[in-house]
This record gives sequence, C-alpha cells and structure tokens, in this order.
Amino acid sequence: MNALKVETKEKIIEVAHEVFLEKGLQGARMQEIADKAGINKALLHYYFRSKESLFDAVFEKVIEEVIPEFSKKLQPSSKLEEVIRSFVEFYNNFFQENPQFPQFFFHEIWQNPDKLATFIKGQKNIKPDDIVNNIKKRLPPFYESDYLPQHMISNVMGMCLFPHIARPLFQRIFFGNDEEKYDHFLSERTDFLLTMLAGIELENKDQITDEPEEDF
Amino acid sequence: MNALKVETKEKIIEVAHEVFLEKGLQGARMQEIADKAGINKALLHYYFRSKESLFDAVFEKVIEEVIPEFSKKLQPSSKLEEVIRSFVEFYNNFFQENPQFPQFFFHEIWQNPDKLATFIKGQKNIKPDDIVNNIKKRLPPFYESDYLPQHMISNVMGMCLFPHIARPLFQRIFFGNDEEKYDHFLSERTDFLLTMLAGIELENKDQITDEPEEDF
DNA sequence: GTCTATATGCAGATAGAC
DNA sequence: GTCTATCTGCATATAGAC
Repeated sequence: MNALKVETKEKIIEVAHEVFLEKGLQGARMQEIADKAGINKALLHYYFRSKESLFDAVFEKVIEEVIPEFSKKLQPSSKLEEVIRSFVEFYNNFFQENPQFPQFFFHEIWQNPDKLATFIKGQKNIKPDDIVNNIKKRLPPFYESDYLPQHMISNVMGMCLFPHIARPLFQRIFFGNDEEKYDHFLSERTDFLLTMLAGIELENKDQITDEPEEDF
Repeated sequence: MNALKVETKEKIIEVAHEVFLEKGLQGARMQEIADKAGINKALLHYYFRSKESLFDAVFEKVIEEVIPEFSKKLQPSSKLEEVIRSFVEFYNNFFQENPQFPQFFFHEIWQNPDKLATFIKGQKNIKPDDIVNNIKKRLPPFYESDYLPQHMISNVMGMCLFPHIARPLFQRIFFGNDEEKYDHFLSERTDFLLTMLAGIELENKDQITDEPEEDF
C-alpha cells in the first residue's frame, strides 16, 4: 500500500531527525534509528541507501525550516523594531522548542561547509544584498556608519542563541543546575531582549530629534 | 630518556587537540592522531589507554584555558566597563585564534554534560554567586532590576560568539564566501562592540546621579 | 515492503619482539 | 619507549526469502 510506504518513510525521517540532532552524524547509530522507528536496519537501507543520504534528507528539511526566516522577515516594508521583534520571537521560541538544534547545526556546518552551500543555493528567496541594504537604511545612529550592518545581525542572533547553546554550562554555573529555573530564565528572555532593545532605540531616537550628530 | 617521553606525550596532546577540535570525539580517528604525531596507534595506546582518556586530557586542558576567564576578570574591584572590555577582548581574540573552538566545545558539552560538571568542579576559583552579585550592583538602568543579571552575561558572550560559530553560514550568505573579507569583519568587531557598548553606557550614565559603588 | 541472516570494512585496542 | 602484527567488536551495508 502506498499509504503505508509513506508512513514508514516519514516515521524514519522523524526519528532520524531526533537521533541526529542529539548525537550528530558521526555519533548517531543506524541501529538506534531503526529501533526507534520500529523497523530493522535492512528496511532502513531500503528507504535510504546510506547513513549519509538519510542525514542529508534530515538536514535539508531542517535548513528549510530555519534559514528562510533569515530573509522572510526582512522585507523592505518592515520597520527595524518589527524586524528585531520578529527575529527575537521566532528564534527564541524555536530554540526553546528544539534545545538540541544549535549545537547540532553549528557542529555539522563546520564538519561539512560545502554541503551547507549546496542546500543554501536551493533557497531561492534569500537575497543577502537586499537584507544588508535594508538594515543599513534603518540603523540607529550608535551603529556608526563605517561599521558593517552585519554586526547588527550578529548581535541580535548572538543574544538569542547564547543561553540556548550554552545551556549545559550556563545552567550548572549560574543556576545550580536547576532545570526549572533555567526554563524560567529562557522564558523571560524574549521579553527582556525586546524591552532592552526597545529601550536602546528610544534613547537614541530622542537624541536624534534633539541634537543632530556631527557625523552627518 | 625522560625528556623524550615528555616530548612524545606532549606532541600527542598537541595534535590530538587539533584533531578533536576539528572532528569532535566521535569523528576523530586514532589513526589520524598517530599519523600527525609521527607515531603509530600502539604507542598512542601506550600513553593513553583509550580514545576517551586521550579526549579527556585534551578537554580538561581546554577547559582550564577558557572557563577561568569567566571569573578571573570579574573581581569586585572592576568597573563594569572594564569587565566588558576585558571579556570582549579576550573572547573575540581567543575565538579568532581558535576558530574551531566554539562548535567543538558546545557540541561536546551537550554530548556529555556530566563530564563537564566534573571538570568545572576542579576549578576552585569560580564563584558564580559572587559574579552574579557583582554584576547586579553595576547594571545600568536599562537592565531592569526584575530581570536576572545572567541576561547581561548572555548578551556579551552571545555577541562575541555568534560571528565565529556561525562563520561557515554567515560568510557564505553575507560575504560571498570571501575569507579575507570575513577576517576583516571579525577584526573590526572587537572595536565595534566596545564602541557600541560604551555608547550605550554613556547614554545611560547621564541618567545616573552617582555610580553604584557601595560596599567592599 | 519487510524480514533474517550475513558480508564487509574499519576503528579501537592488545600481544609481544626489540 | 617504540615498533609490527593481530585480535576483537561493532557499524554500515547487502543478499535473498517471504
């Protein structure tokens, strides 16, 4: 039956996603994936010739889920505050629901950057130049104009990313390894970031209207 | 000769460090380590019973190099600007000299958080409570007091970390995969961050009547 | 499509000579 | 301490029956 085939294949991808995210390409075992999918290794190889082809299927799906957010939310019409809000909300939320994602993703793209490149090229609606130009136009004055707009993306992404990817360390050092406290810390962080970033923007907006900068 | 023994062992740790950082515990091969050290696998096992014991030796050394900076620079006497400057300069510089470090470190601490805990306990001069309290007293007003001071550490660390750990992705999307341009981006980032952070602090200092420089 | 059984290769680890 | 040669186990992958 066709229905059954599809179900099995999707079940495989689902559990493979889980196992690969936890262990990585090298650390994952086909046996474990087969077990969790309720099948055996032979059937696994029936659907996916090799471990790597299975990994690619998972990785491509993951990329499609996350990378497009980079550009989708950076339309020319958006205000800077909206872009930031949108970024922070999406990524903080995503990382909270996929705690293993950051360490998996960054480890794997370092292991095989060229594979990443292939997948990115498949994403037609990413326009890096547009993104950079849009940001450039909307930068608050304290991002001095001779610095690259990419710094700002790094700031926002980095502040979202850090407490998630550093959780095993950070939770132990600063939260007595208390899961619950850390979850609360992560939950309040979206609010904190939006409040803080809005605050900074306000400070600077007032400055512009009152006293013009000598730079321009 | 004792000198020879030490040399071999240190050579092993040196190249193991290199290989583990690039490939991770699971991805690394004892054969490659032996080759790069100019010895064979048997001798490798003579010095280190198992792959994991070799890994531990490397990992412990790495931890000793990086984690103490978390606390060493947060002495009660330091001003907030100095703490931030010190953090940004150290970590940005360290990541630039050890590009593979972030993806290695965060991947491995997720693979084995308990091992991390053991190593951290070996670091006697880490006093998380002191660190948090010291920061709390020095927070500028836009870090509203009902938010945890840990947010601020996450901000500074995250902004330092991101462009390094995300390099394979970021360089491709926003720098046309140009190594040289990206190196320049990273080089100017320390300056950028210090300028930006100082700018924010200044804005807010105007609103403060006097510095939170109580006790000690 | 799904299974049992098996092949193949390789990586970690050991034995033992020098 | 250092080597050559070898063992052992395991993980990926295939053969072939149902």
